[in-house]
Amino acid sequence: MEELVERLMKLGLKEYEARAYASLVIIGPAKASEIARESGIPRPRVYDVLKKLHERGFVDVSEGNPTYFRAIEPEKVIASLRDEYIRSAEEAIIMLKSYERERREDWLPVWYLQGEWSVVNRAEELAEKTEEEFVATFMEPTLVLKFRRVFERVRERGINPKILIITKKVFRESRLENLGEVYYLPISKVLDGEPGNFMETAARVLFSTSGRYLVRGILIRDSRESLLVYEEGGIKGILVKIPFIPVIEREVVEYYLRKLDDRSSTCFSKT
Amino acid sequence: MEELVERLMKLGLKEYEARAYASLVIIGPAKASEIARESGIPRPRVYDVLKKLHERGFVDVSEGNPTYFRAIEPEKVIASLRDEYIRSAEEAIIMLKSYERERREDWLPVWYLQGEWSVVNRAEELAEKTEEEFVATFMEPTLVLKFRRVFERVRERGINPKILIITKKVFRESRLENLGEVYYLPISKVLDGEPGNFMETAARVLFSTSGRYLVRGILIRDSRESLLVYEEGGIKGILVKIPFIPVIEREVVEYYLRKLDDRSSTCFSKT
DNA sequence: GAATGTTGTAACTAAAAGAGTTACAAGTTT
DNA sequence: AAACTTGTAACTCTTTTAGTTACAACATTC
Repeated sequence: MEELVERLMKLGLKEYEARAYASLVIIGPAKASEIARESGIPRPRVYDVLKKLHERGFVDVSEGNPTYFRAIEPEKVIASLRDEYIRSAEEAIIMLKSYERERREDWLPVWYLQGEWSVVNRAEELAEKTEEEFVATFMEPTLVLKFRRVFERVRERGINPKILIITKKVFRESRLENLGEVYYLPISKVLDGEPGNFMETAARVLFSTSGRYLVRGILIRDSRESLLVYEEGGIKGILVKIPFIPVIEREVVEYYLRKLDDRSSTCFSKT
Repeated sequence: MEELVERLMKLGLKEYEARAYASLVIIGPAKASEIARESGIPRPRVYDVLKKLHERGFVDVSEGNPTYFRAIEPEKVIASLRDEYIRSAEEAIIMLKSYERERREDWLPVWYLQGEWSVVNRAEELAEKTEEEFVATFMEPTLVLKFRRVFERVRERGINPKILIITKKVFRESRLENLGEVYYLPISKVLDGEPGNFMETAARVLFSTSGRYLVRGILIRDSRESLLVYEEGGIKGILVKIPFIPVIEREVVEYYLRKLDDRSSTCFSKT
């Protein structure tokens, strides 16, 4: 029941409204005192709550002494709520789009992104601005799939993305074969260099599988902009345009791509 | 702007959240003070509001002094809100349906219905219970169309609904020809009898076009249950199962149907 | 028909959420 | 150094929603 009430509240009902409606659906036509018992709403409040539900067309009323109430079929009620929400959503989009001013190019060097579509969305923007080179690396399987369109965009611009994948699972499940040069380097080989080396240190930071921030992937365009995708609670991202960091990030990835060539490591596909 | 804020609030945003997001969409990437100016939110509050919007993935943040903010594209944000709402709605329906107990047959003699689908819905239930006869009359054009399915249901049961229509406009626009015996009697002829007659008095009440309650139609099944559809603010209805009122209501309608036959009044279609 | 319980209503209080304010330290610009 | 801007914390005021109390009208029981 609690869970049901929560769901209904997500749809915009107040707690008492949700309880009363849910109870009525469950027990069928009933009088106020029965609803109060079933729902836990204080009996005197049942009346005004049901009045409101009646006004909104969620329940029918049979006046008398006692007065009885009856829930309208859930499909109908919820469907109408949903339809109205969808309509409002469409209107909101149209209005926002129409008010939107010419976007001044954003010149800020670091952006914190939050939420999966925010990150994927920015990655696509990155792809669309690519002029010469697009390098990426991924450490997590499910996430890679969400970035398919990013690589498609890069290809549309006539550029072949280079994608380094760190775990076998990611590689197998990514299905990116025809989207660019896709390489697979096992995590063990990534971490087998002498610890003093800068690149090795960087790798240990980037590819570590524990700690508060878990790096899930990096995308770099033209050594000028990079998007670091990490997880902390949800998916987050840091977009960096400082003309230095992306160069280093690219070099780290390239270092491992070379490592892979040198040792003629597993290279599953190459377009 | 106010209207835009309202729309966003309907989607579940708080006022400040709506203002801040709308402003950001309108003016593009901006710092807190600019957002405060555009939105009317007190500047100190802009920070915590935007923090929340960032957490929900509605804006990106570029930390610094000053910190800048940027709205995620409205299509993406709103679409994701909408999708989540739809998901919740579906879950709610499923849960409600699964908890729903066996409906004890409702034995109550009078029900007050509110809202169009509540009324139409009950009318359909009425149709499904019809055993011998279904009589209806309508005084309003737009509404009739909403009851099409009701008459279809009656026909599915092998019964021909009799439908009396009072205004020419209703008749022309109703497109019910093949759904039953549809008759047209102009309002002038309805009201031309001697005022003393009971039926004439009844008609004056039912078919009056002014006053607080406007009767829009009546549906009667088997002279045992009737649904009076009227307007007062929105569409409302009274379902009556008292084994007397429906008989009278039916007689009133039949009286006019006979009147129509006697005077060989306009009878557009008859199946 | 007195006693007991139920129903409908009004008017309350308490708690929570949200809007709007004040004060201030730290940083930035002139 | 003075004047302004920025970020933060802790407020108050208002509205909304949850939960309480009191009671008259009605109905039921014995």
